[in-house]
Amino acid sequence: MVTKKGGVARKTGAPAHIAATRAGTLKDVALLAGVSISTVSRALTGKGLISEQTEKRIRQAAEAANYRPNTLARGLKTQRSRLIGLMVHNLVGTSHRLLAEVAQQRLGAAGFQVILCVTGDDAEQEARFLTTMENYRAEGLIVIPTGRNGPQLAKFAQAGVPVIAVIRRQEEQALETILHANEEGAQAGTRYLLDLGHRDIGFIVGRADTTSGRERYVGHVRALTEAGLRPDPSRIHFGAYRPETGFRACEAMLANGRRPTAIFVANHEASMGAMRFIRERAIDVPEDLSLLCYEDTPWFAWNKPAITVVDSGPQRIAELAVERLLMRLDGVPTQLEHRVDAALVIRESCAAPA
Amino acid sequence: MVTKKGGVARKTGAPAHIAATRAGTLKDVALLAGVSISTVSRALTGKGLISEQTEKRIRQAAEAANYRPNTLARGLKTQRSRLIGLMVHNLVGTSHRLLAEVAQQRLGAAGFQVILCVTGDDAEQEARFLTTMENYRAEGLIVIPTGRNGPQLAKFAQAGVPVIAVIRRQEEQALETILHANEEGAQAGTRYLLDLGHRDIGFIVGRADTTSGRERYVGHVRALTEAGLRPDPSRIHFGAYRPETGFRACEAMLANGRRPTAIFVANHEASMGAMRFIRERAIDVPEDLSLLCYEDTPWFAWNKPAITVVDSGPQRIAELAVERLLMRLDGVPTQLEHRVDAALVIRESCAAPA
DNA sequence: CTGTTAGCGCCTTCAA
DNA sequence: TTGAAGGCGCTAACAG
Repeated sequence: MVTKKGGVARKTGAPAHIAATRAGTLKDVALLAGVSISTVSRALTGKGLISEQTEKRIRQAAEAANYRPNTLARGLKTQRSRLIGLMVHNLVGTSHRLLAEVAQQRLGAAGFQVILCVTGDDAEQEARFLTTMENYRAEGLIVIPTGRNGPQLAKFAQAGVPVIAVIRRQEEQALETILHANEEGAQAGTRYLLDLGHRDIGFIVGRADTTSGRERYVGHVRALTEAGLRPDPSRIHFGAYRPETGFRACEAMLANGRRPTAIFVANHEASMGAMRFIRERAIDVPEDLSLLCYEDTPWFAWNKPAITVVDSGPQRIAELAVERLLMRLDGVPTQLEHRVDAALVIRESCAAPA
Repeated sequence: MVTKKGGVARKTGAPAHIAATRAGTLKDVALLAGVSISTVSRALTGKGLISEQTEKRIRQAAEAANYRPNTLARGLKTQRSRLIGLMVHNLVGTSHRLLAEVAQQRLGAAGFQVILCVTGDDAEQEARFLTTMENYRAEGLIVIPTGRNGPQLAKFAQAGVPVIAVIRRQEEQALETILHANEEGAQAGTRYLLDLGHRDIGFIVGRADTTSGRERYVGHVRALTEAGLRPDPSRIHFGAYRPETGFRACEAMLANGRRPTAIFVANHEASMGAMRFIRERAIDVPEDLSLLCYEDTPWFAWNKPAITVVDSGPQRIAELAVERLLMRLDGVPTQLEHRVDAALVIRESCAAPA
């Protein structure tokens, strides 16, 4: 599987005659420039109050000494780590991925560094990471919580460290939270299918112990009820955020017996599994079955047929999360909850039932 | 777009009567336990040499004082930041994404934290981040280089900080590098199309100033030459790693005039643009045109037709990168270059020409 | 087994 | 405008 070029491993430790160029310290620079450490500090941090010539001399000395300000030391002194913890479940989901991209870019531009954690929605990993962030004295946190470490998250807030929860609410804790408009989105999607004439709709949704799972379920049921329909438990499938969930649910609903005329996969990760099943059985979409998904992904538009979706606005979510964190870091007080609207994007995968 | 629940922003700064629970220090614990600071340090870092009772007393005191070891202070003292810089161009590409996921998980388990940077393949952002990593005294680096900051990267190596370059080689610098077997992959892909009977193949590939772009081009040309064909410049399109590249190249080759019977998109990001164009013109794949892509993505398998690809082994690349970094951190000497084999994954998008 | 001492590199009064 | 001094929180000799 893995081959080393030339077949033989070439060892090349740094040649001994090259002095490992250690980064210089203020002290080194001070010695070189013939001034005191504090003068160097002032000159280099641009606090003014320095004569032009000494400043120039110090700059040269800094260059010569290969000076690099030690952020750890500075952080220790100033009690500001300039570190932000970012915790997501994975980097595949568009919301999670965009959150990471946007957060890093924007926070980086604001002078913060992002420490990343990919939890895999695992509570223990989350707990460990949160502890680590306490130890690094992170100045802020953006998290997609697993929901099972509320008290630990609350501790940050109590210590004055802003925490922004995204996509999922952390129950029992008054964290600033940015959420999808899940109820509205699921309701709009369901209503769209109803308006097309569907009366038997399969609904695949996330775990009932998550914010989005619960809320989308509520929205779906509300749309049905409004249309005078009674929700049929055999048509509603809760499940983990994984392709298998979609596959199994489709199997249960489509393999035999009376089939629904439409499937609404409101659990993004499950979409792929649902599509696999549908393809394996060669079910024509939208002729024999309408398919509606939740959360847009670039390839949905290129699929044949292009997938109609409820778009949850992940870019806006990410931007808002960073925006709010930056504001909180600036002393702006907490706002409890934000909702980002969903939008129906009609493409080709839904049609009136046969 | 954004609504606040209840319409009115609720302000909830932490109630003033809750003392901000500051993290305690060794000193606090020492005072509480009635021992010296160093005793506390030893007890809490598990260096042994502590009587059981004092240890227990210290643990209780630590609890009471809400003690959290300050990683910054520890790092300053021990000259070990336990920080690793991770630099990728984006998080969409499977290789980049997996690198980030795998690196965080594995390095996290090994007691390191990952500082993330998404450069967008921009040299200035890369330079800024590298400087930041110097300042944070990062202990290691995993980077997908832009290729335009070689000297700065080399400085780390000189200072004894292991750097693992991934996917792209950093010219002129002897960095440990993990690469796709690009030539072999492109050659195998091209040969596959040739074996199907294609004699006019369009080739879309990455920028010529990148490792993968150049190498895949070489592999493609070699396969053609071996088959006794002469490369036709109008059939070869270099371009940035973006969907537009694929769209434009297809436009140039498929819009009018004599069409190639197959397209090999060896620039992953361009695949989507190519597919869009093909769909817009309603060209049937593989009946009217064979389509071969490079780098697998989950949705390729679910597309209709499922896309045949040259899989570049991104998971293995990521694992190897982390593995090697960890070894280097452990003092194992540099190996210059590693190659991870490519594999042809045959699905439905290629067929013999009409 | 425990305490004392001496910094790691930096910032920040306070004097000069 | 500059320097001296103290300390952020922690670890690691070195004594006792």
